[in-house]
Amino acid sequence: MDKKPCNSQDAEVRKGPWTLEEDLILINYIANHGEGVWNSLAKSAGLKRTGKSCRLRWLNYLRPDVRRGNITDEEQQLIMELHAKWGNRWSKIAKHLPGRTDNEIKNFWRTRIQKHIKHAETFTAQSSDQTHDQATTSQVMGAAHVADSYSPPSYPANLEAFPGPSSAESSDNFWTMEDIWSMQLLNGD
DNA sequence: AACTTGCACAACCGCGGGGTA
DNA sequence: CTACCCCGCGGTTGTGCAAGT
Repeated sequence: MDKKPCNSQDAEVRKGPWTLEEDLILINYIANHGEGVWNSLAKSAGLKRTGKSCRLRWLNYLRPDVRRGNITDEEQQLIMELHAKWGNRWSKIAKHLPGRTDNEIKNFWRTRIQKHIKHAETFTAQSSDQTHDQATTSQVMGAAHVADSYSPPSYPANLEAFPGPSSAESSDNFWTMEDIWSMQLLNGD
């Protein structure tokens, strides 16, 4: 396992948010050379990032086929069904949602679905009196790590009504992926 | 108008598995 | 057979933005 970074140039490694320039370098490099060994790719491209970081950036954000924002109702349903089946196997779930990344699905689940499940569970617990004190606790706990302990159709009905992706992806503050790709086309080749 | 709180997303970290020398 | 390296996964944290008070 890679407990020890075999690289002695740790001081050189950049962390934190990616800059437009770094994105362009990575896109450009992959466009010309394709994906390869990430560590050497990072070095060859002249990026002061770990291969790991490059891979993550590429897979979750820069890949041309990645779809961002606006998770549809169908996708929500699918995510819920697959999660019921497999638990937190995000990458496995992501494979069934073309263009979606495991990270995005994971975030979506944590920030929205899980929250609604918890709320629903709490509401149910409250309305059903305190007769099942222990039971309610375990239910909530079950919702927390739904891994393999709950049954598929057990999602609260009011989940359907939850406010979908209301933010119509207004996150393009600076530049969109289209911009980047057109830039790299101008830049590269 | 300023401050506080909550939400959503991007990125990092640690761990485990598989492949190769 | 063992050790090392790289990849991929899942969990967690940090940051920016928006809404509410």
